[in-house]
Amino acid sequence: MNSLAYALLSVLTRESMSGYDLMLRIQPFWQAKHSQIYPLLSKMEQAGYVEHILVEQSDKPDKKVYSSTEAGLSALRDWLSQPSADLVTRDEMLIKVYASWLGDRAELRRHLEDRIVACQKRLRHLEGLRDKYSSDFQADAGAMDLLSPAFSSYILIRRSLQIVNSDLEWCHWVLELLMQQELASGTDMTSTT
Amino acid sequence: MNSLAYALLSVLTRESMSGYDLMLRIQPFWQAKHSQIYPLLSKMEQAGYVEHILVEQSDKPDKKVYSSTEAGLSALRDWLSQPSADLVTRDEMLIKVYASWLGDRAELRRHLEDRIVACQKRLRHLEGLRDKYSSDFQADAGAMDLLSPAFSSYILIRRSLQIVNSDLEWCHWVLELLMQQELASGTDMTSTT
DNA sequence: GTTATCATGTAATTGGTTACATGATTGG
DNA sequence: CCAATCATGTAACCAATTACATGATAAC
Repeated sequence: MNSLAYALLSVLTRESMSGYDLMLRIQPFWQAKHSQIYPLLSKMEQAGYVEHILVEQSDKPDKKVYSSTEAGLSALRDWLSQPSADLVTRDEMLIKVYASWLGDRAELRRHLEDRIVACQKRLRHLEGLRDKYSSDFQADAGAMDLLSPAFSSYILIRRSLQIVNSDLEWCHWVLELLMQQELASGTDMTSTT
Repeated sequence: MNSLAYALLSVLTRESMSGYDLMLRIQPFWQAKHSQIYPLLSKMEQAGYVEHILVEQSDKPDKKVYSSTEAGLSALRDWLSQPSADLVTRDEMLIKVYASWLGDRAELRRHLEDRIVACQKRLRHLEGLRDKYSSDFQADAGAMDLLSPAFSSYILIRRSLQIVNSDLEWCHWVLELLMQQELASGTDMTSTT
């Protein structure tokens, strides 16, 4: 049982779903491929934390719909009381930024622009999630029940949006510094693109 | 050659240092233990990207001081021109927050407070780095050479500080929502601590 | 005396990605 | 006709952590 297993349980205690749907649901908050999720679900089922029923579909392939068991719920509750591992970030682009003085301005700008595109895509996705669940998130957050699934989702999505927005903010800040110096130096850097 | 290898090269093209020092230097931006770094440096040396000399010390254990070779520099330059892998974050606490509705307010608050402490520690460390290199970071960022090691370090540290501060901001926001409801409901949640 | 820092390494294990494999349906 | 989505799985490999191992010196 690793963090991913508990992440899967966290979803399944709210709603039963297939491994495929779990993957899609978890992606924005914990990156995991199907090749990691399917064997893990099998192991969790063997351990008695989840169970599945086969749902046959005519238009789409059949699927296994997983649910959390009582044992799964109590394992999750135990895990919740444990202290958390430190946050881990692996941002290859930041390493490239650190070494960017070896290259040229156009290269650095390209990395920043790529990141901006990726952020915007993620932003649209998160805003979609926010809007999808906005009916659960009452207008007045102060009046919301703070120990409800809706509130937990709400603060999680807020956090994710905040992270993406701060990434965008930083990219634009660096881009502006780059543009300013390009103008000041009078060289036409656009030709290098 | 993985991301970590290029991260090591990025440091070594600026300054020669031991595996131990590389570990300390890289930690804030790319988590890696010594047990991953030492074997990797050996592999990189075999591949001709780095080389080392043995420096004997009387007060401390002897060390191997690594430097980047020409081949290492050009490998790094090639890597810089490649598109970056997506940002990966693994934040166990966020999963716990998502499942926090299964627990109680005190538990959620404890997680947030633990994170705040961790952030403050990291903040102090990053501010230390910023101050240490502040002489390189001229007061007027606009006048700084944008393709210098100093500028690259400057924007990297700015980004790291921004990330920590936004984390802190979010934690305090959630904590305040929690406190408000505790007051409103009139229950004395502090007794659960 | 015990803990922390400096300094290096290996071995075992877990975590995670890439590639291989299949197959239906829908939209462009 | 080709790509994308849905849906599941395995095998091989790479990345990363934990544990094992050593040993000096300095601070508390």
